[in-house]
Amino acid sequence: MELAKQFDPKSVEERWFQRWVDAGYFRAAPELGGEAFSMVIPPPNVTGQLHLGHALNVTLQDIIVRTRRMQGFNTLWLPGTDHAGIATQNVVERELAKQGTTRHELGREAFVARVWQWRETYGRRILHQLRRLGASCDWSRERFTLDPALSRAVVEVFVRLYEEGLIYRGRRLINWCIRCATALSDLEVDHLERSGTLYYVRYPFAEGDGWVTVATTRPETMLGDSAVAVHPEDRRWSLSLGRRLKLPLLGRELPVIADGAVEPQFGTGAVKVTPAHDPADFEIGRRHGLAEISVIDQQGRMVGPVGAYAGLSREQCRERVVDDLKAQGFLEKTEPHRHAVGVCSRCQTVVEPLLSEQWFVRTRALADNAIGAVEQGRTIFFPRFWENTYFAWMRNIHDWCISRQLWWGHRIPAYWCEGCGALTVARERPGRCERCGAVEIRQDEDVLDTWFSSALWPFSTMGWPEQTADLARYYPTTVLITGFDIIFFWVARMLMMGLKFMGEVPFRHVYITPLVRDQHGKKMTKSRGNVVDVLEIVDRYGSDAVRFALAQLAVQGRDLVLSPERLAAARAFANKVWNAARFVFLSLEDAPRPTPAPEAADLDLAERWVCDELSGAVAEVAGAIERYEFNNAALAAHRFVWHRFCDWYIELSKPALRLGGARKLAAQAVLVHCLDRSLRLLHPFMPFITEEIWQVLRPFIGEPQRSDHLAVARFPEPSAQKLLSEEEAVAMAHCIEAAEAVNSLRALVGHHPGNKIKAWARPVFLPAGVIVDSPAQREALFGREARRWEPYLFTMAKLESLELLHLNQGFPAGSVAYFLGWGEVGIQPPPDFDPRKARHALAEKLNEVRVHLQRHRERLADPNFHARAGEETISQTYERQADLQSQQSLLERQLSALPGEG
RNA sequence: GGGCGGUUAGCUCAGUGGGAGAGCAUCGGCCUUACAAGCCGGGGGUCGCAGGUUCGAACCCUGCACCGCCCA
Repeated sequence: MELAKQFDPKSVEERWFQRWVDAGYFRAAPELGGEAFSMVIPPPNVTGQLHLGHALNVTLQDIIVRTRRMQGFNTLWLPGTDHAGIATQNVVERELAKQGTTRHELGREAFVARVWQWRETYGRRILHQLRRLGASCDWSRERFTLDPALSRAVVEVFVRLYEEGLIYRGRRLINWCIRCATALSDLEVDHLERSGTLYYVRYPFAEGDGWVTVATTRPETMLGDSAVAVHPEDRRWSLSLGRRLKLPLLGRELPVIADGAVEPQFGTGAVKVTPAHDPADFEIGRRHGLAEISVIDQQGRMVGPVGAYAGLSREQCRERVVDDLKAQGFLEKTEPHRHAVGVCSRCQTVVEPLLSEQWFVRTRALADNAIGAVEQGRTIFFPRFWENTYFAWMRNIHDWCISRQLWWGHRIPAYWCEGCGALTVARERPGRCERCGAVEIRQDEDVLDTWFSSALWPFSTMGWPEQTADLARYYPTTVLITGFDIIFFWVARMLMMGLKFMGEVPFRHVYITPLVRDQHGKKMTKSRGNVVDVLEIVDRYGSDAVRFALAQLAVQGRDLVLSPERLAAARAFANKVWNAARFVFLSLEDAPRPTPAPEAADLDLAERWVCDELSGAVAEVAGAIERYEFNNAALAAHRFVWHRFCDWYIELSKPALRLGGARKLAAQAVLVHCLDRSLRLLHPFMPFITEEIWQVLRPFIGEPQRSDHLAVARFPEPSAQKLLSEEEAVAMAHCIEAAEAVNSLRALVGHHPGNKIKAWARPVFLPAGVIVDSPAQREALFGREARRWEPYLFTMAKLESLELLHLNQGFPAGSVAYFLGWGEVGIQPPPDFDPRKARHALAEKLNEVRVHLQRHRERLADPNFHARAGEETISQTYERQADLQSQQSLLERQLSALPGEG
C-alpha cells in the first residue's frame, strides 16, 4: 500500500488508460438513462501532428466530459478525423515527387488508393497522441469524414440541397490557386500585407487629346480591361464620364463609367475595371453589363485577346507590359505601395481571381436561420463576444464555392451524359441518361470542399440520415469546444447544416478556447519555429501536469501563454498531491478498512473546518466547470488541496494521530475523506495520478462504490449544511491569523525555525456584530474561543507556551508584538535579538496605518459623504476608523516597547 | 477604413463602486522524517494616459496611446 517516494508520471500514465478503455467506461450507452451530455471532437486533420492547440482543446473537453461522467450524466464524446482534402493530397503528392512521379502519371484511382494507404499508416497518429493526454473519448465510435456512412450523409445533403435549389452550378469569379490547381472558398484565402508598386498608366481618349490616368497594382491585368470607372460624385472626372478611351498596348476602346464602389482617394480616383480578374471589378462589371474578358488561365498564363503577350506567365507579362508602357510613354509614374495580397492559405501562392464554372451553396437563407438561432440563444457562445464575430460574418456571407479540383475527397454526385450533356444529380450513379437514355455517363470530376463534410459532423457521425439511437439520445450535442479561427469555416457551417437537416442547432454551447502562445507571447507557427512538441513536454512534465497547467491558464477571452515555469509549477502540484497521499497512507497503517466516514459529532474544530473548506471547494470547482471557467476551477481545487488540506489539516492531524484512540480514528477518517474527495475533484484535471492514488485508497473508502475505478466514481457534491457554526468559523480564522502573525514575528526576531517559543495573546477587537456588556465578558468570550484553537497554534507556530492576557494587561518586557484583526500577539525574542529590523518593520506598518487613518478621517469629515453614502457604509467607516486608531496606538506602544528605543 | 480583445507586482493573470490580490520569479531563514518538485517569512504596484460621472473609480462613461486579432 505504499507509494513510491517519487512520483513517476510515465509508469503511472501507462497503467491506466487502456484499462479504462477496456472496461468500457468511455462508451456511450444511448439505451441507458440519465441526462445526456454529448460532444463531438473537432476532428483533427489526418495529416495532423499534435500541437498545443489540440492539447488544450482536448484537455478542456476531457475535463468537462470526465466531470459529467462522474456526475452521472449519460455521456458521449465522439472522436474522429477529417480527410482534409488539400492538405492530405499535398502530403501524398510530395511523397510521390520524392519518388519521381506525379499523381497524373499514377492516374486518379491509383492515386486515391495511395492516399488511403497513407491514411491507414499515418492517419491515426494524432488520435494516439490524444490518448497520451488521457482523452476519454468513446473510441469505439471513432469516425472519419470519408467513412462510407459519412459519405452517404454528404451525398444525401448534396442531393437535397440541389433539389431545393440551394446548390447550383455557376460561372462566377472564384479564387484560384495555381499551385494547388483548385478553386478555393473566400475563407481559404489569406490577405497578407506586402510591398508592391502602384503604377500610374495613361489611357488616352479615343477622340480628342488628353487622357485619364488610372492607378493599378496589377498592370498585366489591363489586357483584360473593359472599362475605366470613377466615383459618381468625383468632380475631377465628371467631364470625362461617358467618353471613350483607348486601351494602351492593345487599342481596344473602353467606356468611362461611374460607380459608387470606386474610392476617390485611391490613386487618381480613376480605376481600370477588369471584371474577369478582380472581385470588386466583377461586381462593377455585372452592374454595368461589361464584357468579362479572361486573360489568365488556370496555370497562370496569359491567354485570350492579349496579342503578343499570349503564353507568358503572370509575372513575365507584368514586366513586359510595364516595359512597353514605359517605352510608349503611357507610364506616368510609379510609387511604392503597401497593399493586401490574397494568397492560398495552404501554400501561400498568390491567388488568381478567375472566372470559372463551379458548384456553389446558396447561403443566404441558411445563414439567416443560423443567425436567428444564436440571436435567440438556442446556441450560446462562451465568451459571448465571439457572437459578434459570428454575426458579422454571417450577415455578410457570400455564396460558398464548394467544388475543388482535387482527387481526395467526396466526389460530387453529379453525372453528365456523354451523349446529350444532360446533368443528373442523384444519390446513386444513374444507369442511363434520364433525357436521352444514353448509357455513357461521366461523374463530375470535382470533389467537395472538406468543410462541406465537416459541416455535417455533429449528425453524420451519429448515423444520419438513418434515425439512430445515438441521434435521438445525443443530438443536439451539449457543447462544442474549438478555436476562434474556425468559427466561420466550421462552427457557422455546422449551425447552418444542423438547422437545415436536423431542424435543431448542433450544439447548445460553443466554448471558444484561448489561443496558445509561447512564453514570449508569440503565436506558435511553423515559420517562427516556436512550435513546441507536445509529447516532449508530456514526457518531461507528465500528462497530468500539462493538463493542469493548461486548465489553470484557460481564462475566457484571453490568450494563453504557456511557460516552462508554469509547467514546472503544475508538476510541483502533482508531486504535492502524491506526497500528501503518501502521508495519508503512512497514517493509515492500522486504520480499519473501510475507515468509517467522519461523523460530525466525533470531529474537533479543525476537522470540521477542513470538511467545510472541502465542501466549499467542491461547489466552486463544479460551478466553475459549468461556466467553462477552467482557470477558476483549477485554482479552487489547487487552493483547497495545497493550502487548506496540506498546509493546515495534515499538520494538525499529526498530534491527533500520535494521540491514538478516538482522536486518531477521527483524524484517519478525515484524512481518508479529504484525500478521496480531493482525488475525485482533481480527477478530471489529472486523471492518471489521481487514479493511481485512489486505487490504493479504495479499501479505506467506506461508502458503496459504483465501480472499480475513479474514472467512473461519483463526483463530489457540496454538503447540504456546514459543520462549523459561525462562531467556530470565526475562531478558526482567528487561529490562522494568529499563526501567521507568530510566524512572521519569529522570522522578524530571528528565531531558528525549529525553536519552540513563548507567546502571549490579548484580545482587543471584537468580531463584527458581537456585543458585550463588560470587559470581563469580553475576556471570557476570547478565552473560550482561544482555548479551542490554542492547540492548533502550538502546532502551527511551534509554541512552547501561550499565555492569554487580560484586556488591559501589558506584554512582558522584552517581548515583540504585532496586532491582528482581533487583538495582539507577542513572542519572546531570542537572547541575541537585534531590534533594528523589528523597529523598521513596525515603523513601516505604523506609517501605513496612519495613511489609512487619515483617509478615513477625511472621508468622515466630508458632509457630502454623510449626505450621500449609504448608512451601512458610514457605520462601517466609523468602525474601521476606530480600528485604525487602536492599531495606531498599539503600534506606537509596540514600537516604544522595543529595547534600545530612543 | 470598420470591428473585437487587451493594458493591474519582474512574468502569467484574478479582481464589475468603499481597506490593491494569486501563482511563478526574486530575496532571507530552514533538510522541522508526506513532500528541497518542500516549509516559514520578506520585499515589490501613482491598476496604460487624459478627461468625465460619483461623497467615493482598478472597476461606470468619453477620448487618446500602445499591443494583438478579425473583417474589408
